[in-house]
Amino acid sequence: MKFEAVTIKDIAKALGLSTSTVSRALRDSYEISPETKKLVLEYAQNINYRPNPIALSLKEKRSWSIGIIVCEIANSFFSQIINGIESIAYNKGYNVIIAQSHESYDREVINVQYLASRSIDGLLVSVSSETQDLKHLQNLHDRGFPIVFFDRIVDEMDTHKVIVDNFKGAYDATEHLIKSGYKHIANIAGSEYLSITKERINGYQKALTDNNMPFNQSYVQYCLHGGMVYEEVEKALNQLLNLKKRPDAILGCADKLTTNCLRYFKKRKIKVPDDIALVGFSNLDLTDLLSPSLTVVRQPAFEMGQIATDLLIKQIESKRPVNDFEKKVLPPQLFIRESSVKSKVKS
Amino acid sequence: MKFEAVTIKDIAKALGLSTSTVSRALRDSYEISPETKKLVLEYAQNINYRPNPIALSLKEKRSWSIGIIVCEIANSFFSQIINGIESIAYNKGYNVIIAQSHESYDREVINVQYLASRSIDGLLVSVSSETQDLKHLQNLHDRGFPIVFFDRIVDEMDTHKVIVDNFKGAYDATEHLIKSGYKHIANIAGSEYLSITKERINGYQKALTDNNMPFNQSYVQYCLHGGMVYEEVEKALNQLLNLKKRPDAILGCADKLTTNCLRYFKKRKIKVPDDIALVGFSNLDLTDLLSPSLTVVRQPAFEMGQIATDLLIKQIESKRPVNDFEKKVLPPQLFIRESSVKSKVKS
DNA sequence: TTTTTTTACGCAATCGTTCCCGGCAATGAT
DNA sequence: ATCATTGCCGGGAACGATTGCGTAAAAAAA
Repeated sequence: MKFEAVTIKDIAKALGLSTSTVSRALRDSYEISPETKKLVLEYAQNINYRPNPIALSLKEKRSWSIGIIVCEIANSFFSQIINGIESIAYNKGYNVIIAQSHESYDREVINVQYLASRSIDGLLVSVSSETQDLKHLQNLHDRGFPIVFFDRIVDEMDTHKVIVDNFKGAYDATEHLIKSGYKHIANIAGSEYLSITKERINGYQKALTDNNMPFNQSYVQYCLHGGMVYEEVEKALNQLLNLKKRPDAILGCADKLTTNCLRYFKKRKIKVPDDIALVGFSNLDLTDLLSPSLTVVRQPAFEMGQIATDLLIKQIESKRPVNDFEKKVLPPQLFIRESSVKSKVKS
Repeated sequence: MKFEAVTIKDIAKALGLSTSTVSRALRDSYEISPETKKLVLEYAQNINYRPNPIALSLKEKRSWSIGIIVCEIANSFFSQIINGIESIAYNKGYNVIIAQSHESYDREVINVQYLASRSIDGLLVSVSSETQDLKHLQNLHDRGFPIVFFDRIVDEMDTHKVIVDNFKGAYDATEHLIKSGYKHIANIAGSEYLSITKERINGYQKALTDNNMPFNQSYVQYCLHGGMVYEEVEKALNQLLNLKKRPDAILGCADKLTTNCLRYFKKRKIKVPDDIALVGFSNLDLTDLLSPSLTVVRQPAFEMGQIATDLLIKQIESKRPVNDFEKKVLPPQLFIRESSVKSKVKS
């Protein structure tokens, strides 16, 4: 069942004009007389003519659409980012095509190739937690294809990048725990391949050493899928809680890691923060409504999306190849709530 | 900065063949000799040739992409639906283009027209809470353009539709409240223009009358933006709590309505369920972690997305115009948790 | 050897739009 | 009256790929 749209040719035929004249009339060219313009414009209006963007794309060699690759859109952080992306893109006349990697390297590669072949004008990427090999992106980038990384960036490629200060986020959160009197702070981290994981662990470590506390490698547990599967968080927490010196606080380094920690504690009736404190990175809108309300490091996701899109579109529309790339670092924000504050009864 | 891709013409020139021969060789036509095929295929592989889908779309008059219109992707229900949509679409070789109405009728119209002009092959729509006039969709539908509605459907148009049994969802939730001993059950509903709102109110009302309880119109408060703005929920709850006979239970008829109720109660230190019970429609993954854990009606969002996409693609790929349309109704599920169960201490 | 068939490829139209050229008619300048 | 200018419009190529048709050469049949 095909859907036939009105073309410029239909207008030309109906009005006894040539397609060139109609085209020019529609684009308000000075070469067309006011009467003809009026005629064409009114007729086009009547039959609800819309230029065919596919034909335009073919001619202009650009599709006015940009691709987004994220691990999962059903994740507040990423859906907020996409909101930010969309807000800029639509204003500048671009539409967005979203693809999900579901944290799988293979799906990421397929999506990149698919989007690239779809003649998108640029790509916004946050790599999957499995991604190590960057050939699929490097290849495009080498050929001058505009790519901007956000959140999960890669050092090996020279492109625009937008991130939050993950070091500071983790540092502040850890320091807050220390100041609140916690002595044994463990870290549930995401995939060790990811830039954000490394940065957050570094911030965590620095906060410890700055406060004369030991950094213990066994206090750091990695979750390859960033908490997407509950079981990996469960396993990590089991490990931590079975240590000889059981931690009294946990720093969750990603949205799902944090909430799954809470789920674990709830399941096992471990009281937060009395038995163990919990602080985590999260962009959920209702961490304040959780039980207990969560102390979180929140990232300016919407702004990240906006800035990344701005950079991308600037590169797409640049006349000359872009060679000096920017790395924008946004500040995270720490919201202190119940999950990290010792109740007065105890202590 | 344009990105020049390899074309069939480049291959033809390099190999001293015609474009037709190259095209046929790539499509493995019987008209091409094995040697030529091998030559072309290997060369194409080498220079990483990818057919230009834009050119194909122009010729085939289809883009292998489908449009999605939802109010907001940063909403678990809709992002789960989109996941379902994507899972089917990608398997069948379609990609999806997502547009958000942000509950605005004007943006919905713009998005529909934009997507339609982008030569998408079909449209999956959940209308905005403001939408009453359907010209923008009716127009497309009349011209044979495939449209499938999900969740927020419209009765006026004869198309495929996928919904959950909203009546049952509301009925079950209300009945559960009644069985739990609540006597004055109020309803925080979404926009009164929406099909789901009417169905849910009907379910709520039926459960009341079936149990010999009065239905009181002043116990129903509508929120035009479906709880997207906290203030409208605040206003609605203020109204309800100031009634002479203050309700002892609330049924929230949408995700954000429900969570914003909880936020309101928390702000005002109103205890749930002791002061007032709360049950709501929600697809959040962590309603079990809220304080108190929420009794919710959960919808099979992922499946809805899958079914809607199946129907749409079937219609797109149908040779003849489709005239008998299906309406699939999926069962909701009630999860009973703390927010609707009277604590034993009281009562 | 001649005729027919088969093999293997090229030409050109097509999709919808833009834009470079070329040209006709009316106007103005000489 | 003649020439240059301007206004207004049409023809046709181009974007990348597919495909019906035509055809030269090779192979097979006569």
